[in-house]
Amino acid sequence: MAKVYERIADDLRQLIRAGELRPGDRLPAETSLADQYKKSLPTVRQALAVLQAEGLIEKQHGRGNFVRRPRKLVERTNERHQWEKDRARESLQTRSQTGATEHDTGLQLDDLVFTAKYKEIKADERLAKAIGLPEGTALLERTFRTRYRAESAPFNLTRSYLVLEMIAGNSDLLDETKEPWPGGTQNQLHTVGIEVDRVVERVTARPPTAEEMEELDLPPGTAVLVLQKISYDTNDRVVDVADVTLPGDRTEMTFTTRLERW
Amino acid sequence: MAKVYERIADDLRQLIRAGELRPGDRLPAETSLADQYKKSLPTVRQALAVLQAEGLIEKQHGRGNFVRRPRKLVERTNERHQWEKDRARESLQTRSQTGATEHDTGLQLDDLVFTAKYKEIKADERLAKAIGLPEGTALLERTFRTRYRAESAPFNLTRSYLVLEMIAGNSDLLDETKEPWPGGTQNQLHTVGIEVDRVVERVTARPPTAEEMEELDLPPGTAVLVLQKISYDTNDRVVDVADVTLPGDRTEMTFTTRLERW
DNA sequence: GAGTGGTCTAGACCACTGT
DNA sequence: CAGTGGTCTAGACCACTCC
Repeated sequence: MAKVYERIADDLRQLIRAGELRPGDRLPAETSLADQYKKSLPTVRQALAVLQAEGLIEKQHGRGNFVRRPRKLVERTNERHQWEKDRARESLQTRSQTGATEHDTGLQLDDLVFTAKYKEIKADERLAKAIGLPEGTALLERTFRTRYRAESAPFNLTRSYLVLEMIAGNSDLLDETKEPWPGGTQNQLHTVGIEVDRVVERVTARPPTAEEMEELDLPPGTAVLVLQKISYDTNDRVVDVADVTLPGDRTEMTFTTRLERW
Repeated sequence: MAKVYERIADDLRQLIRAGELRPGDRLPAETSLADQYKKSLPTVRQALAVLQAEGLIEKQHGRGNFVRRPRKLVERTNERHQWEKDRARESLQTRSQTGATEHDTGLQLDDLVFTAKYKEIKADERLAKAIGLPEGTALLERTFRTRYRAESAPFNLTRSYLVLEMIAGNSDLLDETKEPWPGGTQNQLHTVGIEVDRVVERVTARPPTAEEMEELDLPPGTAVLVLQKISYDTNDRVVDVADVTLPGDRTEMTFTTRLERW
């Protein structure tokens, strides 16, 4: 009485969970599954689509259907913020050695490819609300992308927004060719006298949009982590708003909360 | 030359993004879309499946396809940990008033339905590693579920693991009927002399499993946030490991990181 | 070229929703 | 009952991978 495609999906799911089909293994060809279950090909394909949506299998055109392997994770911690703050007042030489992403991933600068694009915009409603300034406020939108040199797709998409008036004191901050800036955003802000006091990060998860699937090279059956990071300075002003999109199957974020002692 | 179903999906996606089809609106019937595009019904359905996987539309059997409405969010902050710690030494009366979830959501105790189930188990490899004790260590597994009284599906699934030996001093802690425990886990640990020093939370995102879709009543085209929360006491021992599954379309987590002043 | 998955068609019949 | 989406079939033809 159960739907045929669900029964087939359940069957295969169980084989995978029991370890009879292991990560990387090829599933039987769709035609042979159709024979085996005495069902039509489209029905079998529907069952496989369910498993694909769950992230259990991966379809490879012309090769077969494969049990998906877990991805190597990119770590991202909230201790990077304090680390970056400590660096912000260090010498240029120290700052040039590694950035926050290398700190998280344990990689060298050379392993990563970083691109930046700057653009001046006016705050829309959403940004105005996040920053706490009126709509239309002049902002600098900075689009960042980071990827492993060895891989073709970036592992994060970041758009950061600074208030133009706050950073007017240092024209270098408007120059995208100065990226990657040694010491990162906290050092950039430091050059115009801004000290970051706290960072608030909002996290949600959702399926990727078509564009994100394209740009992050995400297969169907994955999710993205969406992070909005707001930095406040010591006067409680919002000094940076960043929207970060991270592939869920490659990212693990760690947040440490230290509690006051009794 | 683009694939037909992608072209149809792009078309409809654009209508939705442009606001010509607004949240809650019904899309044209599948048969009428097939007529309109002069394509077969299965092709149209394939296009709609793409939009469903992106979380843009919702299929309702016998009614139609609808533009998905954004869900009401459940908030969860990391400041709840300090808040809960402060409460842990308060009077029973104070502790009974509200819990951390109510603190996050701003709701009253009566608005929420809470269920708990306890079970003694042996640590498997994953848990042993998380806790830093040998495999086979006796643990108390506590399964929690929280939902709005008005809704049928819970908005989180939590499994928490305590080391039995650590909590042996208070037999009430083995009694699931004492849940919801006023003051929560931090008070429970306090009764056996344990002070939580810090909480480390690891966050990833993935599509829901079949079981999670069932239990959290998730439609296709949503993701789950998976949170592993590890509590350390002042002696650096792991005193609680909790696995929390949260529906991505209903949850927003906020983490605040305070930085040392210059 | 053999094997595999991807796209698309045409149509039958079932199940659910609303009037 | 009419209208809608859900399941399933049978088969044609295309596109990719690998030998």
